[in-house]
Amino acid sequence: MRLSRYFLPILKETPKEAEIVSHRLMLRAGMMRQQAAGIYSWLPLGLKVLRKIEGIVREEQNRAGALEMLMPTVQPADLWIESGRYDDYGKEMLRISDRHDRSMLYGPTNEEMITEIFRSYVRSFRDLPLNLYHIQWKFRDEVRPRFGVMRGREFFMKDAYSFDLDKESARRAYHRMFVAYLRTFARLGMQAIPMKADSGPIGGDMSHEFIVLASTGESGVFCHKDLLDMPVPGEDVDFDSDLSPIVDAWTSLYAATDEKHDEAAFAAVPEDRRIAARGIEVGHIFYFGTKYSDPMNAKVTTADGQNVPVHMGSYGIGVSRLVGAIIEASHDDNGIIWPASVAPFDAAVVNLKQGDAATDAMCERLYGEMRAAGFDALYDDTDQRAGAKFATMDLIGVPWQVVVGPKGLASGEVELKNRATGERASLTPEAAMNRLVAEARGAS
RNA sequence: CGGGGCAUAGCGCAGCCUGGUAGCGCAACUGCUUUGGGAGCAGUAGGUCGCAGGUUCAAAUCCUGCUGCCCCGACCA
Repeated sequence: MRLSRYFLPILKETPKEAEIVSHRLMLRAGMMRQQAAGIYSWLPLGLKVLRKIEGIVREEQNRAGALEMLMPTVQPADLWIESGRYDDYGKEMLRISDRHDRSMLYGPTNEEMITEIFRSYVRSFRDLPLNLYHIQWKFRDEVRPRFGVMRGREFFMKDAYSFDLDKESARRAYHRMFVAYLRTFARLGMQAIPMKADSGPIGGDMSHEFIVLASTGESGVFCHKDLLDMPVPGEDVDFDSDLSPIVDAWTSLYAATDEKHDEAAFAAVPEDRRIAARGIEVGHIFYFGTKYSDPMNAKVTTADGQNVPVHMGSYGIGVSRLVGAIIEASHDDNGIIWPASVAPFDAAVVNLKQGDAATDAMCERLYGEMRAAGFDALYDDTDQRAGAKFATMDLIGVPWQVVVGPKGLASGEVELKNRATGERASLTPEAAMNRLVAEARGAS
């Protein structure tokens, strides 16, 4: 992408409504624009990141055996009346009427709808287990939206729903999502720690929040330091096998958010292994048994001819929230430091003297080579001053920047800059490209 | 939903107390000079001062009501 043809409305000054760093940086980097409290338009740069995160979430859901579908944003109220939640949900639910005065709502979640779909088609235990998910916009009319996309009213979320014959198979479904989540967050370049969550009387030990550690996080968290070095299951993990050893390893060490913090249990952790930090919830998985299948009559026939309600679980990842969470966890005074897997561009060419024949030619060459090598490359071909260009690249967080100017070219060199470390190296164009390709291969 | 604050050009702000021709910085546009970490000079354009009432000869400014947005708390992916 040539910057001169791109839509990147960078702000030099910080809009006053933005308090936390991810919100400030997303506005300054031209990623999004607020349209109303907690409602945002995603501009090209922001959308690229959102889509990259979405893609990783999707790949890991598919790998774990979940099946993608897509449910609508607007739902009929009938389903919610049937489950008994229409009145319970209160003012957080955006209620609307269609032209026939039928009660509708903008979906805050999809348990009812997925249960309706399930019960219409699935009748036999032979069709289980089943896990259906979608990635869709949702709306919760929060009293006080804040922190930009971290707590918007409209948000983009992956939610998966598992259906099983009994609690034991539901536990296996839960474990599959647990492992999928470990992999997902690791691929997003984050340290996410599963922490035991309260799920009411039904869930028992099957409810976890996945918390990303970030110094600017919204809630205090306490955990065992070894969790930071716990190995994340690789691509070859067999989701048909017994995953409980992995889950057990991750859940045997102390980890709790401040509301569930147990000072005594934490004191039992060796002192040099204790971590008190801050974190952001980016995922939540839980088992809720027959909470919806019972009232909504979602039953299957067992091998011995009984009709029993299915055991369900649901598994959410806040995709749009993750954009903010990643920034909270990875930024510096100059701007965003994207993990390679979600960066809006893989690498950039910075032309320090647009209009200079030799510089232009070298930039075009490197830009072409980057694309040929499979990079999503950004070429700053504008005639801005060098300082402004550097500031923009750092602000939007392009991981690798190749700086080309007449001074360097005079000695046959360009500069390769690493956004995360700030390291700059003067190299021949060939060496710079080789290094880029090698680094990219190592990172993926 | 309790408490607090803000609303003036695309963005950040001053002006309001003490009513009288709406200003500054950045961004934009034009020209010249600059050109390796957010350039300088000169010029141009851009605002029914959130909305509606009221007071007044006169309202951005004073009064009343409304709306929107932000922050703290309670609540939530």
